[in-house]
Amino acid sequence: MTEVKWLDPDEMRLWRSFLEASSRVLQQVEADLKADAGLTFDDYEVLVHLSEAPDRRLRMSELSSRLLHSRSRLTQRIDRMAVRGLIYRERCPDDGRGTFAVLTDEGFATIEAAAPGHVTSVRGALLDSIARVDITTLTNAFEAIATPLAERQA
Amino acid sequence: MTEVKWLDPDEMRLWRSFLEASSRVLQQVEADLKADAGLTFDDYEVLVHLSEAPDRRLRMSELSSRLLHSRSRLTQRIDRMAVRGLIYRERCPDDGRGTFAVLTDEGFATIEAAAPGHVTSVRGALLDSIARVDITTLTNAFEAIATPLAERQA
DNA sequence: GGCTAACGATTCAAGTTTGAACTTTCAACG
DNA sequence: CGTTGAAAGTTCAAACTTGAATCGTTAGCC
Repeated sequence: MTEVKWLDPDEMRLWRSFLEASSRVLQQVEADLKADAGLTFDDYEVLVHLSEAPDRRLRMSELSSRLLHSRSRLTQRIDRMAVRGLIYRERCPDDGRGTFAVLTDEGFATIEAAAPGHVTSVRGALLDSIARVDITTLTNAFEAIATPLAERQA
Repeated sequence: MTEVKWLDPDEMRLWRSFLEASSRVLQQVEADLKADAGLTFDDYEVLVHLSEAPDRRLRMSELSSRLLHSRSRLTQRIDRMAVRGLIYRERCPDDGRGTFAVLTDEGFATIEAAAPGHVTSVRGALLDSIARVDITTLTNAFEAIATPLAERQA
């Protein structure tokens, strides 16, 4: 690390605008979700993934890797959501080590109720600011950013 | 909220890739910073803003609004950084309510030592994945996203 | 001047995340 | 089969964030 290539002004501006945009978008969407549905964003994301999964259930490890959360973070979130009746756990029959997180009917009803407001919120926080023609460019960029990191972080 | 415009597949893919990219970039940069310099990303950001400010000092409220952190979150971070000798507080002479957070020499030395590794990390996590020609497009998009939210969140 | 409202910052308790340690179970290999 | 290594989940304590309440200070305003 003797030679460092410092960021030029354009690169610095990209990095800073990236930080600001991602922070603001998340804060806005979280605030809307809490106000409209009484859910945290993490709650919502758990519900999304489970509601889209076959039999509305996923292995804990699969869920934590989709959410990009640590295993212990997920354990404790599922604890709390289970207390509220949104989720329950089920032992995995094929693998004695495994556990499924399963969506309850109440959990499913909760995301159905929250989804419309959330979609509107995502539009307001992100999509409305992006020109239709730029969507593909941006998606390509995000995927190009995420993919190598996913491999490194795997 | 009777009519909801759901996300079409392109919009959904943009939203998901945005979430994944921002989460992964942050996680990578934070992990690198902790491993290389023993700092959290929040620590680093505090040091950045103070080191660039006149007299290496900023009002608490100014700093919290630049970091997009709550006032109490900043209070407690500055507490911890003060214990470590990176920062100290100074009463604001003009306004009896105000407090400056001031960088110590040790704080300045800390960011000087951490910066090269951090810049390399930011390149690896974000900039290297972005074509030179796309930098302007992306910056414009991020700023277009952040600006209206900044006004709403102000 | 005195009253009120707003501002800047901190405090406190409750809730959340982190990371390491631990338990149980499976897989491979001799 | 029996051991050894890795995987899946959970637990625990410490660190951290949140949000509401609080305290002192300033700014208007009549």
